[in-house]
Amino acid sequence: MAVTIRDVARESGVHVSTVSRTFSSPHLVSVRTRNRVLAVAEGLGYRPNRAARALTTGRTHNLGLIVADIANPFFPPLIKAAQAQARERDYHVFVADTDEDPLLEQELIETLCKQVDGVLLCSPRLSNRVIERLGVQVPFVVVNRRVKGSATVLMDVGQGVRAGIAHLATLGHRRLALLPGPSGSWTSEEMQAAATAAAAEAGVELTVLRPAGPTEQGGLAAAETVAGAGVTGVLCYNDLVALGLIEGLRKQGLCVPEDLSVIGVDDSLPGRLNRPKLTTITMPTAAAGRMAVDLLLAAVSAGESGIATLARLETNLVVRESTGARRSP
Amino acid sequence: MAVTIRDVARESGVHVSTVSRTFSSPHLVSVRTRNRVLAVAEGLGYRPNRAARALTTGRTHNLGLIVADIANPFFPPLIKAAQAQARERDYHVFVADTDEDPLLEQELIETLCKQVDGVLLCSPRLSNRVIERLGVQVPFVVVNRRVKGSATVLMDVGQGVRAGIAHLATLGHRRLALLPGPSGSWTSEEMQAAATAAAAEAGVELTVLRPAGPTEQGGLAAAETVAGAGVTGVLCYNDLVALGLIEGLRKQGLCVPEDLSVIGVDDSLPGRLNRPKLTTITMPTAAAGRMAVDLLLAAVSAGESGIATLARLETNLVVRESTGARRSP
DNA sequence: ATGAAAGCGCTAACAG
DNA sequence: CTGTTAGCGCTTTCAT
Repeated sequence: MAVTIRDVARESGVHVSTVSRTFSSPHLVSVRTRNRVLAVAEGLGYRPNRAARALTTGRTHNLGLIVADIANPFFPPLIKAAQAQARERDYHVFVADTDEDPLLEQELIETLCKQVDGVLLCSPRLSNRVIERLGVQVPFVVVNRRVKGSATVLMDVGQGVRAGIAHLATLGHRRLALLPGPSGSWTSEEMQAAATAAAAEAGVELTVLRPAGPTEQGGLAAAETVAGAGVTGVLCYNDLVALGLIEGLRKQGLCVPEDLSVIGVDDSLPGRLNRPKLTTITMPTAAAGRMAVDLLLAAVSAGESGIATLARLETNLVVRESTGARRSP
Repeated sequence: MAVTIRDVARESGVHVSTVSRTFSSPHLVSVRTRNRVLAVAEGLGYRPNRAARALTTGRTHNLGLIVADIANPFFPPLIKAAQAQARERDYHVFVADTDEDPLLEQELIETLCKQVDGVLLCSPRLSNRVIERLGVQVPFVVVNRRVKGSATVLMDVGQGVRAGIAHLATLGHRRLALLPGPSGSWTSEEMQAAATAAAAEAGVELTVLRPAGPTEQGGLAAAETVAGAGVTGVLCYNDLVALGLIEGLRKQGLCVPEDLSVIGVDDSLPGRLNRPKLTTITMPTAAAGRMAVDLLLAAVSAGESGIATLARLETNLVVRESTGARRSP
């Protein structure tokens, strides 16, 4: 076993509680003793066992961060921002991937619960009912979903989507398609509502074509349907779908942006590297990660009494190369 | 506080130790009692506190996974595979991102240490010396680096690199460039050695041009130098660098693969989505993740006595669209 | 098969 | 300022 508080106590000739205090409330220990203890601890390579500490304090100083798919380029910036923010508050973040599986998501939350002080749920696939039930066990902050009783960080896709639809209309496109995301997704619902409203306002037609999945495969597979739908502008659930779609359209002999204009969502790395560079809606993922951690930490220290805050973050359209003026038909 | 073992014991009229046994060694409990306890636990929503269990057993059933940069598309598949494999062995994986910072890496390891049974170090930036010292505290498995005393999973880039150089030589390229990675990187050293040897064998010239960083920015910034070096074939440290380079070359008026052939490493999503599709060297990341977990778990149960295993995984060249026959000069 | 008791590493009153 | 004592939730002998 590793070196414990007792080893340090023996070695420095003080009681364990003094050693404990040296680390958890240094001001309660005389400078001389503190320095001696610190020196001995250093020499022995002692590091407090946070798990054991958690048993008495009830604070693990860990946060859980649950995402549907780490491989989705949407998440890494959020994760990094959350980790950095947490670190500044002397917290650690444990990331877990649910593989888009609600059951696994629930299981992960339940096991993680006891090892963390709070859980950050990003774009959950779980039903609100289940989340609310789990919420009594541990504070939650939910990103991109409204859940009763939990603090929430929302990225206002509607805003960007409206801008996107207007952009397409301005370019002369009269028949548009929307490729939405998974049915459980709040973001997808928002997109759909905003797109429908914006299309109506701009007086353009909007068809909803649900792809098989929120990935490039989904977009790729949807290309044929899109090509046959007679639309010239497409708004996709995310960059991956848009990229897959562009690839699929190319196979159909259709060029972007010459034949069709395509807009993605996320402003992800693949989208920026793509050729044509993807016109996309930026999601404030880093800001969301930081904000979520702050809200979570607030909820943790507030305990039961916390009021569920709601943060709403802006999204924006970034016009790059995958959209252009309508040429045909 | 949440429901504990004591609540279950009281409610079901047995001693806590019986409840404990029901969960940790069910065969030691009579079927009747077990069922009753299980029913009560279920009703109360009891879940054993793994952290508390760890205090007595010395096993947290957690694994730490440390990566330099989650946003690097190389890591997610490895992380996912590791998580899945660990889950099957009733282990959980906590992922942490070091932001390419050795100091942060060390700090993370030290805090993680006590909360996990083993640590998976992926492409570490820390010096071997430090890793070896830390290794006495907790079992390590290191991916893509040879460290004394720790099990190691190596991806044999050399293999793929040799194939890549041969491929370029066969296409008629006589003057090649290598854009290596960060100096601390084992993979990069291996690449360099293999590329040099393969170039010599094929009788082609090889220039080493170190980019500013292992990212698309690094590749982008290196484009000018590459364009001026008079080479027609380039092998990059990873797909990101390759993608950035292609982008930068385009700005110089140079086309890939018409003017230069470019090979990446990783077979990442952006590379597959790019146009031209990137010729690349596949890294067996998923296999490495699974293998690393298996080795780590073996090391954990073996304790001190474990012999440091070494696993070597194959890499392969995948020819796509970013390489072609030499045309000029 | 079950209960009793000790203890994992640490913190938190309570004395002194 | 420091030592004493009890206990966090759980497992693990040792009895019975």
